[in-house]
Amino acid sequence: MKSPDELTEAFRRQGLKVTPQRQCIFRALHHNGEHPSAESVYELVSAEMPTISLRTVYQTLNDLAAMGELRQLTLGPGSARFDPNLDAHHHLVCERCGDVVDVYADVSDLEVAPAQRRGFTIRATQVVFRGVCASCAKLPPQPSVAATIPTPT
Amino acid sequence: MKSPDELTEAFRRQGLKVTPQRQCIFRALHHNGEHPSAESVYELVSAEMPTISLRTVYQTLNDLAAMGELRQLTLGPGSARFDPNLDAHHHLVCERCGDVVDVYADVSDLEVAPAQRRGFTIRATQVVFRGVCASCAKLPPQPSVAATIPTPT
DNA sequence: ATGTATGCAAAGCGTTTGCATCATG
DNA sequence: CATGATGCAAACGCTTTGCATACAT
Repeated sequence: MKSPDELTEAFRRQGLKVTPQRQCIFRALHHNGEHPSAESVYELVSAEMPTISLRTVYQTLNDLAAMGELRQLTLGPGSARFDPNLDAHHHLVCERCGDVVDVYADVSDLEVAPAQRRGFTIRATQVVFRGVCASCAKLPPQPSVAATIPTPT
Repeated sequence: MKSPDELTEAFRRQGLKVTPQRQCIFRALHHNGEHPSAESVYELVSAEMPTISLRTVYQTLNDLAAMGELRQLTLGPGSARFDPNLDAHHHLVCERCGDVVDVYADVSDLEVAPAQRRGFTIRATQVVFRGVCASCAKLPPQPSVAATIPTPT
């Protein structure tokens, strides 16, 4: 995603105002590879600005997403995750702890046969690899975050 | 998914009881290609059993999902969708109306390079094709169901 | 008969919104 | 100084849960 300064510019260009709260959120997202939820972003910025409200976080995240400067991911039940990485990429999700990491896989030859297309115009192909991360694999068998999702593919 | 009769068997085997409500839900799901939400299932069975409660629907859907007889899909914000189709397949989702159709695409050569795997053990690969369905394409430009999701891939 | 399922209502989680005040452009 | 942002709290949509009763086994 763009740098905090570039985002400041972009917000002003859209007629949006730039407040210390928003700049703090910009900074929290910049180079953040954690795929944070709104709540996580709230916690991050709360450290610096204890009076900030969750409303401000949601509003700013939604503004960024609407401007295409941030992606909103819905990788399963629970809270949405936000991804500042705008490169074409996919995700690897741990079914136990919910951890998400970026993955660059070549998807160019994933095509839907016209006969199956049912008249759809395909705009994007999203791939989610689901599995168990290294740390969770070391632990004894535990209930999964997604226990209700039996065999995704 | 299994037939209503087979599901009845399976439920009894698990020590679960089989009520008229549950059988009605089994029937509503059998050969249902609509990827219904819990609410849709509720409406379907309400036609036949007007006193059924949403609680019963959720409970039965969750039981089925836990038994692996039904898949729960989280394809975006909003309510979860349930899919009785247990074959290996993927989904094509309309970004305007939320319509979901099954797609059989070969995903066998979608691999994550070991260097990118970060120690994950990959269990499943899920592909979501996003686009616009034929009916929505005919309509004039309209706000999308997923307006906040700029460019998924 | 025993124990699970049901229906109702209330609580829960994540997200959005109304409103009065505050601060940016 | 006008418009949009903030913080608070209440409302919202979807899902889960506590409880007393009813029913399947």
